[in-house]
Amino acid sequence: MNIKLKNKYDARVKIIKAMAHSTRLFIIDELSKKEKCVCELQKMIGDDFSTVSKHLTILKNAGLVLSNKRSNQVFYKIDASCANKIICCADNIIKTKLKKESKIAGIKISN
Amino acid sequence: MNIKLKNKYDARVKIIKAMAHSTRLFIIDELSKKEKCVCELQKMIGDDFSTVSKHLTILKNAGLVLSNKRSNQVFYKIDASCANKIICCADNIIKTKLKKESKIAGIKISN
DNA sequence: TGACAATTTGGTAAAATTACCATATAATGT
DNA sequence: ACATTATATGGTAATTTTACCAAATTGTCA
Repeated sequence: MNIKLKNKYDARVKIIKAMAHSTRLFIIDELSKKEKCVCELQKMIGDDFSTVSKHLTILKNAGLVLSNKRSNQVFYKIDASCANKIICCADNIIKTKLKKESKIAGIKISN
Repeated sequence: MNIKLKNKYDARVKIIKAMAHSTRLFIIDELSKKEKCVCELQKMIGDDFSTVSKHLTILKNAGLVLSNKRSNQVFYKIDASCANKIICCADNIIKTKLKKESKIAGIKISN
């Protein structure tokens, strides 16, 4: 693979890797609804503050969220609405796979 | 986070993680064009046969590709056209980020 | 049947990711 | 200035991922 092509894939990987964690997918879902401070997210997630902060940094570096400091709190919000599309695509793949598997097992699944 | 919600995110993570590798993104691109055997992909990628085979297994388990054995070769093809949409979304995010960064630097970028 | 080609699987060392703790930084209120 | 609150950063052990080699499996062909 040539360098240019490799770089293209690496850039894509960075975005996709940023989403490849259940906590970060949760954060994306929550921030899609409404901007939130680290504090609020930490309460919902239950992990250590530093862990949540690091997840947010990863999302920010990937260009998926934006941060905004107000007083002594940092508020995060979704930057790329496209993130939701990616999740939606993943859900479609999951549904398709499930349907196929249930077809094999002879079970019907509701939409 | 409750169990049910955690499971939902884990299912999504499985799909997204399957795509979170430059070699696997390359494979998705190639298989989107045309079905190919492991042999052909291995030649293009240059990694060990076993490495390529393992990447294909990951994609298959995630429901992104299908395999079909003919004679002593295994042909793989894209199962979820949605995978391309995910890549497209990633590209949009990359482009947006690049535009924003060049705006800051005062450089114009063509579409 | 035996040799060969294509692919997968098992084992393993190296690299990357993750989560916690401790510490640092920044803003606010006393 | 000092204590407090909110967040980020550095260090590190545990876990996961990756890539290679060797060996097993499957199908073809002589």
